[in-house]
Amino acid sequence: MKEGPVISSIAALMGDPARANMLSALMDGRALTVTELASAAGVTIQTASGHLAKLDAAKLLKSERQGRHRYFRLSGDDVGAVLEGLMALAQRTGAVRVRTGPKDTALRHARVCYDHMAGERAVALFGALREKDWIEGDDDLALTAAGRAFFGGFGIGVGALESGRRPVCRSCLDWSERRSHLGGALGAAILASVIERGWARRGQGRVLAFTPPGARAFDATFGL
Amino acid sequence: MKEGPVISSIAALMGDPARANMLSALMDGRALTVTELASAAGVTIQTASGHLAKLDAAKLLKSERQGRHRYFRLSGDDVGAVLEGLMALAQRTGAVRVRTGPKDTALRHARVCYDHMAGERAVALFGALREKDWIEGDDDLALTAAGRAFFGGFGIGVGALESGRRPVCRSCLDWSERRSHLGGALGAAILASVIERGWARRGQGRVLAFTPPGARAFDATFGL
DNA sequence: GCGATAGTTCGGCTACGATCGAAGCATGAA
DNA sequence: TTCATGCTTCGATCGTAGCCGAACTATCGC
Repeated sequence: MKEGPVISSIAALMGDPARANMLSALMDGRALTVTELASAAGVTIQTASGHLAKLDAAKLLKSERQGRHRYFRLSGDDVGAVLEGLMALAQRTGAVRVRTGPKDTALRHARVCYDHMAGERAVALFGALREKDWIEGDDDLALTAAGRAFFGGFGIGVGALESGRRPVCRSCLDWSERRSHLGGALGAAILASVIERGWARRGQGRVLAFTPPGARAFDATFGL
Repeated sequence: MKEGPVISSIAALMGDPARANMLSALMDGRALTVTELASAAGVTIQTASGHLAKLDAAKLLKSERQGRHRYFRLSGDDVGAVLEGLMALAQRTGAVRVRTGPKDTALRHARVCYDHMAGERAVALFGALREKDWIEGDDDLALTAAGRAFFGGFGIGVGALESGRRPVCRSCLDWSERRSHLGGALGAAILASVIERGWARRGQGRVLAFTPPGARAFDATFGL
């Protein structure tokens, strides 16, 4: 077998506290600058620059320059998925202190996972979409004709999503709920729409804060 | 956020080549001794013993003594899931050499994932079980009445499985197929039955070698 | 041109951890 | 008991990798 070195090189990159902090700071899907990531990791900018160069070389991150800034983001949702898996492991093995503060409650209720919704509300949404037969399939999910029509009425053009290379529907394991929620291009479009409509706004970190009327509108729209 | 240290401590454990080799050697679900794991990792026994003590303390492994042997196995399928996720990442980022030898083909066709089946055949089985409405649900899978009857006739008592603490059905992402297959207590029972009936036997490493009549019987039984 | 800000590269320090030899404990066999 | 096997602990060595200060490059605004 000896496939150890292959996975260890990647695990080792995640195994440094500074890099792990950077990666989890990027888990909300936003792109951050070197300076911001250095602050998140608690190291100087030079150190952060070195770490980021390694993560970039290993293709765990992708970067783009804008003027004198350089923005980093996760290279894909599979990176986020592994990070969530590690968090789940940390929870089960008791390596994590269960701080159940108000921020934690907010996080469990609704948060951003890479570029789509996660948490109780996202899991409920996923269940409702299946319930109404708007999506189908076990693992490679697909929109039904009814679902296509519904999202068209909601203002999301499915055709445009399908022209991209990214899968439209993708199930993503939810760290806190231990059930799936919707990722993929459609998941991203839903989150974008929710924010654009003012139903929710991004709070600190990964928290997604729904307004009371926004929450009602969300539930009514998707029949929760 | 600063949840970095939590995940980094676990990732760091997987980030050492020797430990990663041991973990991937354990991915077939078998329990191995210190000596066997030392040989798999290519280190001396003392070194291996130290590594195993760490993995055990972090609850990634569990151990049991039998006479003067000490057997280690993965502490749960969630550990295997993270390892599979890392392999998938390694594949996408190109950190892995794609050796497509005969052994690799066999591995893709059918292999053991912790204690249940994986590979093409397992993914096909999972699809068939859904197709026939023997299992249902999106993420927290459940057996239907028909499925319960079928497995009873097959010789697997579902009632006994349900009395355990382990979930009966659990979907597990397949590393090579990028789709789900069936894990959980039922998945384990199916693999055990397949081996007991002589339909397949465990080859080198994780390979699961079906005999020609065994493959036909398997397909006929599950309607593939 | 100048200064200011953002990021990279270099060099040296430091510390942690992987490794193995050797000795120490258990368990099982004779 | 005595010996052999399987594993653990101790101690010392050695590399590697993280870290920061300092110098360097690039972009922006003036």
